[in-house]
Amino acid sequence: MSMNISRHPKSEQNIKQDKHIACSDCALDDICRPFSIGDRIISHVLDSMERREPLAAGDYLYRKGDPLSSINAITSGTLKLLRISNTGQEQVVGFRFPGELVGEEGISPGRHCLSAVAVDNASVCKIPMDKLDAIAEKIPDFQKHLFDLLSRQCYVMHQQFSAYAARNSAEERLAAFILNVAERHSANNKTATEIQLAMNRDDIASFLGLRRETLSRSFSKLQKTDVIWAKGKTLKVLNLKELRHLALD
Amino acid sequence: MSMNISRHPKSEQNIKQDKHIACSDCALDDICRPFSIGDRIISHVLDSMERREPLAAGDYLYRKGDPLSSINAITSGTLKLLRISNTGQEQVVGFRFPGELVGEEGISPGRHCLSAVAVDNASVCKIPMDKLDAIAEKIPDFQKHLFDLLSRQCYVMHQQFSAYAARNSAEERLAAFILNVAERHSANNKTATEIQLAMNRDDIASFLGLRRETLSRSFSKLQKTDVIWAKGKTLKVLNLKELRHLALD
DNA sequence: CGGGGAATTGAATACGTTCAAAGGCCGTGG
DNA sequence: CCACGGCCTTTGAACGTATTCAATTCCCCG
Repeated sequence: MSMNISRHPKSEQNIKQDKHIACSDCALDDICRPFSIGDRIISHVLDSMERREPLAAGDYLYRKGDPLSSINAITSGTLKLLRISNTGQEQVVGFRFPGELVGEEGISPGRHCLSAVAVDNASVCKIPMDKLDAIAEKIPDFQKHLFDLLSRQCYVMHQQFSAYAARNSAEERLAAFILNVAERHSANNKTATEIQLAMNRDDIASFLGLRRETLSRSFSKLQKTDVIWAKGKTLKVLNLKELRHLALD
Repeated sequence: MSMNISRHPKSEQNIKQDKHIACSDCALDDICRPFSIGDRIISHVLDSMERREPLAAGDYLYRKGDPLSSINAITSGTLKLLRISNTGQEQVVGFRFPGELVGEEGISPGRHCLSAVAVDNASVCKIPMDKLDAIAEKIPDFQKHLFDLLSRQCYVMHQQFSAYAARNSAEERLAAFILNVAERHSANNKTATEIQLAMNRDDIASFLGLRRETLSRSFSKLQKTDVIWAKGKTLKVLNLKELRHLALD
């Protein structure tokens, strides 16, 4: 389903244009699931929200150490989460797609423990932390909704961990990754079969804990066996069943 | 996979005894951090809580698929979280120690996606989901507190992921694990140097995505270099600095 | 059309796995 | 109290897979 969400044909102008569009006018509103609590009350929330903030590829949404000023929901594009080790090494610890939260890992410490970088052109909605209470007052379900989102994020992390931390083979890891991305790109419960990746191979390799060469070989293998078709950043799932099987799901 | 699920050390009596002790009488109250919001209001919370539920080693707190009826905080003992793959394979995806939450990953789906098993004799406090609102009304900070806990859990998961998913060497993984456990066993911000592990090597190996033999070799290496001292389930950190260095923290 | 980064492919190496066996710990029973 | 047995843990050697370093191809952008 790929939706044209993550495709950004040279649209710098567009990005500038929609800087302060109301979400109700936004074509992407329906995928801004996290805060789509109900048609009526959305606007209340939105009044308190900072409208969609555009990010160019490579822009930081926040950096490790920044005070956490808002919770963010992605409305378009892809972000990667980076962990910076003491030695200064960067490691990709996650990707975030439209409709998902970003920055929730810093709520408790009140300070971001990771950095978030736009992989391609992207935009996010920000809910300022200091307005959370006000919003919650207006919308009783809001807090519960956020709560659910956080919980879901916990589950996603568990899944991530079990899928990649287990010392599976490189091929299995890649299969799990593709499956995961496909599911997160799914529309109305149908796993996406054609995906436009925003990140490059190095990002994926870092995320999966593999060398770029190993990742590349794994891509080749999955192609030779007709499980996927991949060319650059375009990806098609040819054999979902086999993909699931490989991913040990 | 071994799992001593079916072993039930002769402590049924002990377990029965403390079944309904008030938390204020509980020696472990001070480590029940998650819900120790303040001396005054704890009791209000506790009135709505199911008191400490005892678990013998091998007992399930919940199983994958169970409806989520409560959020749990560990007051003593160690639990392991198991992921059950479609093929029936069990994989340890986490350990939980006193003062930590268990079961939060199921809040959003409303159903447990993992299984939780006591590794040794343990006890947990349960907060019934259907009483969450009532508690939150009495204690304004409560919801925020839970929120923080969830957020922290997210961060912990990110850490876990980056520490273990990155294809570090087995030795580095083990170092990261020991460091993590030591920090979670820390009292007033001092990393613990002597730890009594509850889980066996197989559990750790499963968690780290290593074979038991590889894990054993890594333990041996860390001992030969005087980074740790380990005998059975007793563990001492001899060189914290070097441990951190190995863990790439 | 050409330059340069990204991605892929190819061989030698290193590390974790596998299969096998031995050692150590602890509870049970004599 | 000691001996036995079972299970957990450790060690050893051959193997397989990911890594490393190097070279080539592909593709985007000027």
